[in-house]
Amino acid sequence: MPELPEVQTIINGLNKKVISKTISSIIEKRRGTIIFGENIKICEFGKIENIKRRGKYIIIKTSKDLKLIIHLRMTGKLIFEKDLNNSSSHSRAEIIFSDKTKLIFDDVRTFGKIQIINVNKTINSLQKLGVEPLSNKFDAEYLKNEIKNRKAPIKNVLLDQKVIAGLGNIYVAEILFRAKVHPATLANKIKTTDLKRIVSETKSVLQEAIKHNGTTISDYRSVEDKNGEFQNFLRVYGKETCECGAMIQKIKQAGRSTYFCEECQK
DNA sequence: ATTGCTTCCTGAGCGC
DNA sequence: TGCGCTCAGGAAGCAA
Repeated sequence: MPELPEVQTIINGLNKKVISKTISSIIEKRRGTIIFGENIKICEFGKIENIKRRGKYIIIKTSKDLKLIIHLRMTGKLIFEKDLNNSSSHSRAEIIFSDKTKLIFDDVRTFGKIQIINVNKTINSLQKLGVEPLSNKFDAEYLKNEIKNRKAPIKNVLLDQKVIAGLGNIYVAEILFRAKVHPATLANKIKTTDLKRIVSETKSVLQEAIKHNGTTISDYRSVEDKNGEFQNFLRVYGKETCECGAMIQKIKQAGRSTYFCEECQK
């Protein structure tokens, strides 16, 4: 499940591999993978000028004033391939470059999408995104204000992309463990000291994970098709026993597994 | 406005 | 070996 650190690692890889390459064509291998913006007319895709991240979205800008907005959802990957004859088992779309290399969008569960729009347009889901957790705008004051009317469990609220853009199930588990906050605590009941810890642990977990090229539990791979290493540093997600010796609890919240330690997170 | 349920989808892992 | 079941989960869409 690519979350912010995995998406950032992919973008770092793309910046090494595909910047300034000319897109000669984009091939849809499975219907519904590529969505074109309204009234868009494309003669040429142009050259890749820059690649940015917003939340879990990858935004590729080209010299023909187009934006490719890619969301990998759970199992999407972008794999750089030097040989046009090679593909992958779940290739859903392929971006072909004029130098006979390509970028394969591989996605087992087919939830990922590539949207193509004009550079001056945007899409709703991007507009609705909350703050970037690694920016200075994300601080205890922001979080306090965002959650003051939220009665949902803190776990659910941290997963809400409209509040913070880029967190997913694994990193929220790690953040709450490090911040020593019980995931079922109602968001508007959390004390300011705990909010401050949530903010600082969010930043440090994400930074450490980016440093280790993300977390590979099953599907995530970098552009070079390599695993991340942060799974070796997880302290609660997928664990059975806590460092303190207590059993890790596993419950369902918002339809997803939550791992936490009853002793360390009260 | 907010919450939580359902839906999309495929493959892995399990019990029988 | 093979069948059917459950689980994994990001986010849109919907009802309450």
